[in-house]
Amino acid sequence: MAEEMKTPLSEDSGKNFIQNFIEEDIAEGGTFQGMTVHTRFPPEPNGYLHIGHCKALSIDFGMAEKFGGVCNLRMDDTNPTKEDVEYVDAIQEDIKWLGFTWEDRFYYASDYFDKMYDCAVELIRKGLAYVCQLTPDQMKEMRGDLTHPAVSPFRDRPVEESLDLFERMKAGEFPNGAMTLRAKIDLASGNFNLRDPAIYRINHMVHHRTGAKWCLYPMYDFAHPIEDAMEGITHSLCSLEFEAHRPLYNWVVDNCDLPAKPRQIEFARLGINYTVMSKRKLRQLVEEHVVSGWDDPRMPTLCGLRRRGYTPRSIRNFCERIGVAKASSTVEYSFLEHCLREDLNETAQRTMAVLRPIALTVTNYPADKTELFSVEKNPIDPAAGTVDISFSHKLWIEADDFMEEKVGKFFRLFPGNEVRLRGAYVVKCTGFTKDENGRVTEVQCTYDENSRGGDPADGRKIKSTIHWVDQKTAITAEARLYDTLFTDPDPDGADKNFMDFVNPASLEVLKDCKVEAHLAEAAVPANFQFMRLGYFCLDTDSRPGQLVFNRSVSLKENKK
RNA sequence: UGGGGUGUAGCCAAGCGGUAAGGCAAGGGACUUUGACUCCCUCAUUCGCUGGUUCGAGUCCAGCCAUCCCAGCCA
Repeated sequence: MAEEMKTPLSEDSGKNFIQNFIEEDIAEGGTFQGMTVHTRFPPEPNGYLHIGHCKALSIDFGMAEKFGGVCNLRMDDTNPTKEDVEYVDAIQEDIKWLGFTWEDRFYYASDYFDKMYDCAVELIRKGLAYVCQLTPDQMKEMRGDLTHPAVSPFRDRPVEESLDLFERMKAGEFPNGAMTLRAKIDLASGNFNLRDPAIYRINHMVHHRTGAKWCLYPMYDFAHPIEDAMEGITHSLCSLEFEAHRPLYNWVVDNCDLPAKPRQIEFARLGINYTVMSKRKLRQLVEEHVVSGWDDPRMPTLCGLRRRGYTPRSIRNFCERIGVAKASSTVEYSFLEHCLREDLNETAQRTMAVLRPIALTVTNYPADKTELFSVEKNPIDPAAGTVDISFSHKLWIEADDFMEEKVGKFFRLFPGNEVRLRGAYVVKCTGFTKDENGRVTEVQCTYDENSRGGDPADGRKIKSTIHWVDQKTAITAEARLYDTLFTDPDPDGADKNFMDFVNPASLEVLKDCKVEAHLAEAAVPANFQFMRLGYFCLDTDSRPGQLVFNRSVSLKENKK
């Protein structure tokens, strides 16, 4: 089960338009049609949940909570050709990880197949539905266009005939595509969804839950309002593309004998720049091995974000802070990163490591001596405790922390400059050696023995602090540095293949990283920050002897 | 060309007839044993455009423009 959510990272934002609608709905009496607010999150079990689903989750569960109501989890499994139990389990795992709880309110659309069938029969009896024998192609041809109405030669089929055919459809007498059950609404409607939409189609397919019981399945537009009503949902929150379906939703609610009259409210779905949010495209990335799987840390799936180091709290906070509105929007990726950094800054253990090592030799430190320094794990949270780090005359430091000559506002190590080795001593660069290729292989320095712990005895200011690792105790590890995939840079370029924009530098593997010994020990935290190198997440692939890290978010670099 | 939506800063987003919240990004400064974090400061004379109503309009009305969704037996 998900860990208890900590206190919110930011204040509750103002009311959104959905809240206002619900408040209006319950203005009199404090309830909606005598019921407390009840929502649902209804994923189709045909894929993995991604960050876009988190927004919906946040709204569905969040709205119910704000009004003292509850939210159901429902698998919308009305199309067996696309669905699989594998996803049913994965979806529940991901939602639990995020920290939303549905308690015992877990349902399937397929729970209501009998009720839906009864509703359909009732509609036929009322003259509001009929069996249509147009083929899919014919139906498409006869749908009309923007200014011409649709045509349906079977519209006036007698009720008894439709009843008979519908029953035989259910009995399996006809092949897929032979006929549909259509709602008799308005063939001339400007809203195509009302031009006698199909509400049942034949599909001889074994369903992951109902098996071979059914060979005809209800369409979304017919099934969804019934599912909602059966569960006593008061507010059915969905994304904008269903706006034009609302009249049909209401038609079903009004014309079927249902225990409740839920209300559908639509909101804009989440878009994040540079981020692929289409299930089809995500599948393509997996199938063409651009990424290692649905849980590749570069994927915007929940399982991918988890491996990337995103915390449940940061994702939930992000979803709350982006707001809810009807204007389609594209949130900047930097905002998601900000939310993660905000959380990690409070919780991530600090540690030292060197990704691109060069040797640092402290020439005036005894070669056979080793000292232990105690360093805080988290400077803003003393309760996190300390860790002992060994120090000796040969160390590893980050290649970027040394320059042969000072350039611009560089104030770390260069000949003649003093710098603090975090938690240990102040050192002064005295020289460096290069190999035959002109590459710096070692930097020499002397330490100030009166600066134990990093504070010079004479109180002089040290401009910069760098991180280091003791060569005697360092563990060599492999690090994977993931960056964004940078796909979909141009949403308007509909003709362009988004694969052309995959960032080839989105994964960098560094094999010779040097990390502190204690990192190889048992109790390594899931998230931690290497000093000045960014926040990392210990990959679930990691195993003893071979540490593997994912960089989740870079620290902000000063551009001066 | 029919129907349904949406236009407030680079990106989200409040605002509900009384004189444009907040966050992200960006820029400047202070602080700092992470060039991080934290803390200050700056960042819309104007709300897609044009008219109208009003003492007063981002909010109401009209017209226009832009943009998104809908013609699956997908959800």
